Amino acid sequence: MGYSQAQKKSNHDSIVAIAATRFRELGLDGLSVAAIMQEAGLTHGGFYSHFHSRDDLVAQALAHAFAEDEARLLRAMKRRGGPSLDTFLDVYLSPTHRDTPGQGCTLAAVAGEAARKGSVVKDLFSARMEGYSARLAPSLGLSPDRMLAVFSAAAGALVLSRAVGDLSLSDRLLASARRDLFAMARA
Amino acid sequence: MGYSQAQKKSNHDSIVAIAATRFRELGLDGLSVAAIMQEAGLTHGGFYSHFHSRDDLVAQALAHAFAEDEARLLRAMKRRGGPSLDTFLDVYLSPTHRDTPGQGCTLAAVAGEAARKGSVVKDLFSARMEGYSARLAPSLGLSPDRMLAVFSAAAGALVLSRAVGDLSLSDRLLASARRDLFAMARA
DNA sequence: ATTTCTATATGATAGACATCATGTAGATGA
DNA sequence: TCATCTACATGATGTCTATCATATAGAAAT
Repeated sequence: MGYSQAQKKSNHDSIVAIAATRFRELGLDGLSVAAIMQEAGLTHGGFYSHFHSRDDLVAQALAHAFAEDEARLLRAMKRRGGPSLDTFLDVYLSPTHRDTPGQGCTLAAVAGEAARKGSVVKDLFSARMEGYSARLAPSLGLSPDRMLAVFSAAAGALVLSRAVGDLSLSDRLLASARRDLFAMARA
Repeated sequence: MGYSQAQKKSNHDSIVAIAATRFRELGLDGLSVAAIMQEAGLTHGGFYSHFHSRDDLVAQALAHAFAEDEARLLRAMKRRGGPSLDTFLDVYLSPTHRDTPGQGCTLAAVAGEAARKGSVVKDLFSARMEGYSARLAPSLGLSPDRMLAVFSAAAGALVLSRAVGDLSLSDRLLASARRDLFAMARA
């Protein structure tokens, strides 16, 4: 086939991984098929032997990104002494997280656009939120519903901290969320 | 001039008002210059006698939308008995707000995209957040920093409630934020 | 009334985009 | 070894986009 099956899988995975990062940085509509393929070292024409359409890539990249997020979050919390409300908030509301969206939470990065996408994307979002609520809540010592409240609050602070131009205001947004969400979850 | 100055101003205002609504619904990149002008009953060519560029319209429409938001929020709280933390959360985290983004909070609607825009947009966001923190906090009985935390938390819950496909999960997101944010702000 | 001026309409223009058609190298299976 | 098959490259295609050029109706100024 001119290219081995192993090569094909490797190219496919590379395209999905690149898309996952770039979609978080630039949004789901933020870069073209040609740009993604170029970054993978390929040309645009071959795209459709991997994906039925651009939307198909969006779905696969989101699924990949969500899995990556969960693994990264667990690793980061482990590095700081294990999963807890404290380490979660430290990691999630850090300036580093704000400043590196490509390696950060996909929910926060693309939620605004997802609201305007079709059911495939929105169902992935549902599953992701349910997953947080079910799998993360116990290790943070929270009820599922409180987990939802804490997570959405943290995501809101992160999104707004990225949207404001004033750096000190951005820092204040993260810091006040850090403080008040901890108090909230303890109440 | 073929069109009176009053007509020009009216057209200009109409374009900005339409853009403010549609940008909230469809995102800042969600509709074309031609589509906006058509909705205003005009053709695309005349656009540039009102705006230097599309970005110029984005800035004007955001400023308009922010002012509109504040007025609408105050009116809605007044209708429910006056501004307070209770009425704020009731209005902001209502299913109605979730389901009518065109009439809702601009910060929540476009924050994700704003993070990737230039300083003009991001400075408008800063000013808007500072405004909430300064003007809204006192009438809700909150400190400026706690206002930031409450607002960003509410915005996060709203954004995620719009992004998930599962309606009952969406409702849970709003309800748990409603409950826990009230407790947080009282702590 | 006459002249000037400009907010629009009409209609380019050039670039970006997703998608598809075709050709080919070379892997795969016999 | 030979035939087949396909992942990819190259290069359309048609659509959409922001922006600009030109013409004109008719308001504004005198």
